[in-house]
Amino acid sequence: MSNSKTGDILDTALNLVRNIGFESLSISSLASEVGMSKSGLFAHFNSKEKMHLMILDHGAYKFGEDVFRKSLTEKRGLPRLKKIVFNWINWYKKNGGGTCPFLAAAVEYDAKPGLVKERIQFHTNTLINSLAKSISLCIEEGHFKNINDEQAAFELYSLIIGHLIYLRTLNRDNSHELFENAFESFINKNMNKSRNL
Amino acid sequence: MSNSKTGDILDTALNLVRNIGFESLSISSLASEVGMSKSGLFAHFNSKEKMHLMILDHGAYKFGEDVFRKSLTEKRGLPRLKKIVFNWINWYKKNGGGTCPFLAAAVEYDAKPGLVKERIQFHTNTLINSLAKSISLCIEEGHFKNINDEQAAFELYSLIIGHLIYLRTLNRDNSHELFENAFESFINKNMNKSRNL
DNA sequence: TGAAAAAACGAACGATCGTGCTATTATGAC
DNA sequence: GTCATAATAGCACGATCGTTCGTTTTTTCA
Repeated sequence: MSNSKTGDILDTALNLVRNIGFESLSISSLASEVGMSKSGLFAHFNSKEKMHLMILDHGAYKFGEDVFRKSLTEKRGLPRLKKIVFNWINWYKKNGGGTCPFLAAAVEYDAKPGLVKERIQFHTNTLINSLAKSISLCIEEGHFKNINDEQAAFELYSLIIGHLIYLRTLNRDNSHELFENAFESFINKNMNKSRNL
Repeated sequence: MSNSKTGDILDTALNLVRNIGFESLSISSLASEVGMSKSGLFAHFNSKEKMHLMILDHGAYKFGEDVFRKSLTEKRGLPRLKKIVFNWINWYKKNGGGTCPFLAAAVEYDAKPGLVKERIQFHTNTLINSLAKSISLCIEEGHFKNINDEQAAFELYSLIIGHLIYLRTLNRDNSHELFENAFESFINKNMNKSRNL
């Protein structure tokens, strides 16, 4: 899904976003990071907006691969959902563990309408819908009660973002524990108890 | 708590942050917004870093006033907690309802160590600790079970941030409903049921 | 009212930004 | 090996950034 060279550049870009933010990533800084001239790298994108869009698409692809596709080995329902959440949380630790590129992009473009914000919305919506789908599979498999999957996805997504802020912004050392407890409580709340009778 | 003129500037700055982000707020843009020359406004801060710090302090003060202090009219415990959450959610709608300045600052400075990030950490921690304190009052008053207030504060804070992202970034029209349901569920989960017997 | 102090201004600086343009180099088909 | 094509580099542009400095305006108050 990437003609190697541009793919390498986008990998580097994604890591740079993790470490300096989305808007802060200038064409100059990315160029020097990949060891190219500014104009040479510019030719890959033809505009900063297009660069931003391609970084987002690349990131979404990688996230889908690393978090969702790698969870398909687990059984449908709760085991797979647990794997997804595990992969998600750990996605931030890979590559030096900076900020979440999508959260950075989302917040920085919150008040800036345009193509970039629309793309962020699209990928974040896709991501949340995938999460809701995974939850609906938990219901289908009888692991969860017949809950509203969109509601549950909102609550789980919130916990993941909250965890991220506790971890990255606040550097609280119990952030992982807090999230684990909350996730366990989330599962317990939605668990299909009648199955155990 | 502010020698009017600088206070007015900081008010304008805060609103500008809501609409264009934290780092995007340049001294030039703020100057033209308040109708001053760049150098004239610069003299109020003497550095961009100091400007950032003063905006954060000002925002924290206003947030404390509007969200926490204005909830003191409610009875200790659950009524007051509900008022705090209500004020919090509505804080974003005041002044045209842009991004949360603190979330913007937090995410943008996630990977940038220094005085500004430390100040963001301080204010966010203060804010979360106030939330935990309000929750502990719910326990004290017998409204909540004997839960871990820090754990509950994490979960409630996560929901608030999640709501903000759904509302601002994703523009989902059911974001308010999703949050209300989640908050109700949060209360229900922690409610002291033995009191109703 | 008039002098001292504070506030605001205008102009300029070096740096960096995104983006064109032209030249150079590398690649691959014939 | 030649030659078209693509990739990269070099250079310059206008704009904007944070910051400094000297001057002018405004405020303060004895």
